[in-house]
Amino acid sequence: MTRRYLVTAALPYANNKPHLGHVAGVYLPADIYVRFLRMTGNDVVFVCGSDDHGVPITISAEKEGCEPQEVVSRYRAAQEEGFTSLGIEFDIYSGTSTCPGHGDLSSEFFLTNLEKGNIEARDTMQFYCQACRRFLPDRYVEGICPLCQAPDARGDQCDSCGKGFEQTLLTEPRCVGCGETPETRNTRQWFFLLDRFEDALREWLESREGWRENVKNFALGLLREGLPPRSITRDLSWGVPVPLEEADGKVLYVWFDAPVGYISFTRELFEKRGDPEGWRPYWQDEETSLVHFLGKDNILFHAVIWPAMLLGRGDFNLPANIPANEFLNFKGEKFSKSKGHGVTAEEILALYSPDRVRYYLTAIAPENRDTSFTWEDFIARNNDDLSDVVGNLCHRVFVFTDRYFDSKVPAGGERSEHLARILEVIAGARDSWRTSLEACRIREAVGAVVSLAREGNRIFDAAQPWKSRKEDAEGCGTDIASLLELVRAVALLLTPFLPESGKLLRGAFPDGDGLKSDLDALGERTLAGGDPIAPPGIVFPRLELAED
RNA sequence: CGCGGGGUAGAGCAGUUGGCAGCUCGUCGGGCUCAUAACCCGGAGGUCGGGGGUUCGAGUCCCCCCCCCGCUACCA
Repeated sequence: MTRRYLVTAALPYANNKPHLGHVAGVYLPADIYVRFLRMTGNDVVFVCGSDDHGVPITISAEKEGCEPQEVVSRYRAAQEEGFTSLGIEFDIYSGTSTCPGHGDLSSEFFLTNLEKGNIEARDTMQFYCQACRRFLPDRYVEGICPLCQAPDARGDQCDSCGKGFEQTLLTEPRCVGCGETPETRNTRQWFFLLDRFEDALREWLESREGWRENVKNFALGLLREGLPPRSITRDLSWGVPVPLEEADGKVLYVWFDAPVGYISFTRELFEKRGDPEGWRPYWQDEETSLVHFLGKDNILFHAVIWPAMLLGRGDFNLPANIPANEFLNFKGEKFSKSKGHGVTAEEILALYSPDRVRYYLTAIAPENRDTSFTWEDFIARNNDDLSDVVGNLCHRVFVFTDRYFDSKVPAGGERSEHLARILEVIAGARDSWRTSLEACRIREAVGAVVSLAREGNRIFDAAQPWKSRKEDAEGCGTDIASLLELVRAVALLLTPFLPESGKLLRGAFPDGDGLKSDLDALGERTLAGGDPIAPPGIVFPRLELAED
């Protein structure tokens, strides 16, 4: 059964380049999932782009003496380049500051909710730095914790005692940017009254099935505690202006406009395709599944606030699934740009091919817990799994076919005692591969493919074709023909994870009927005696650890 | 402090509704010769973070504690 899907990957903030942690947790799983959906005949649109607004970008721009738009376009290009180089292919990679209609749609979200009474204005006291001439978001104010006197409290919370407090209670506040003492100013902001959606959100969340525990429990936990009103405007010039006369000089909080980008980018995509109304089914047809990939730090926004915004609108689908991943660390510590700790796509691709990177990041995907990237393990997993198990199986079968069967699928008998077993194993692998991918468990899914290859090696050894070719040439031929089926299955099932290698391996076989029907046919004999086999050579040579 | 996730052989991980603790790597021993120093078979190696409890039976359910990660108004 085929469906329509709208798949998103979290919008990267346009102030940094994605590192492998981002890739492993969000963009690669999303890309693999999309490739899987397409292989199995579904209609998918895959949307991403940069989150361009907010204070950090204005500060970067000031430091560099340029406009925010310049910072954004530079980072966005780097992001897109990084994703593309790893074979992560979005249908559109846009950005919230350049997408036509994004501001209008974000404003509509604001106004609709305002009209419905879901948003109200309140006066607040906030720090304002006269030297920097701007209001200071929490992370740009430091001072002494009013509760435990620790000297490094930030904004409205203290890392030492872990407690939160009213921002204006901070003792001896200073601006992180210039060190001056900020003043407190009264300013009006608009608040999203999330508590009005508590019942609807709870009902929706509880009815979701197949979600990850961390996402569902986290969101339900927040609902149990009650949702406080959330400020959704800021005193800032860089962003989507609040669409009210009395809100001059204020913009929507980035987290209010960013998720709207998922919709506005989809509209932009169809606009470009010359089908301006084509986006609607992807967002408004209830038969469409909306799937958001993101990291665990983002669950609050995607599982609670964004759905509340959508409920407030009432004319868009709610997410069908939110596969949130944990984090990938580098050698046990967080990836950190400022500390120079970690690896970028560019760095690793200078040494190894995209599929090797994709394989390792899939094999250690942080789906259930944080995992760790190390170079030694990168080499080990690639060699142990791809070279020794998958690559060697393919190669030994191809070489045997080439040498003793003239590179043709052996014709003849069906009396191999291994044939039935092989077909059964193939179908089983395909089924668990499908089940895992449907549940967005990519690590388990790729494991099923490697296991299939492992089983292929076992059967090869058990069949001993190097012996049987002398004693029972026909039986030997059937065994090899069956093993070729298995190799072909491995090639197909590997494709969403390793698009290039999958294609290379599939190229050894006569053209199939297309990925979907080829997949459906797995478990039956699909190769005919005499079909030519064109071995691709060694697809996964063993890797060596590059000098650091 | 609160909420969510995690803690299982040397390493990395599985363990569905409670029913003999599994897989991969590493290690030790054996086999094979089609193959990428590969492949296959077997052995050794676990007080399942700690402590209580429920049960005929707990990695699994309940309570308490310890450690790691995230959220708590701008890092996936």
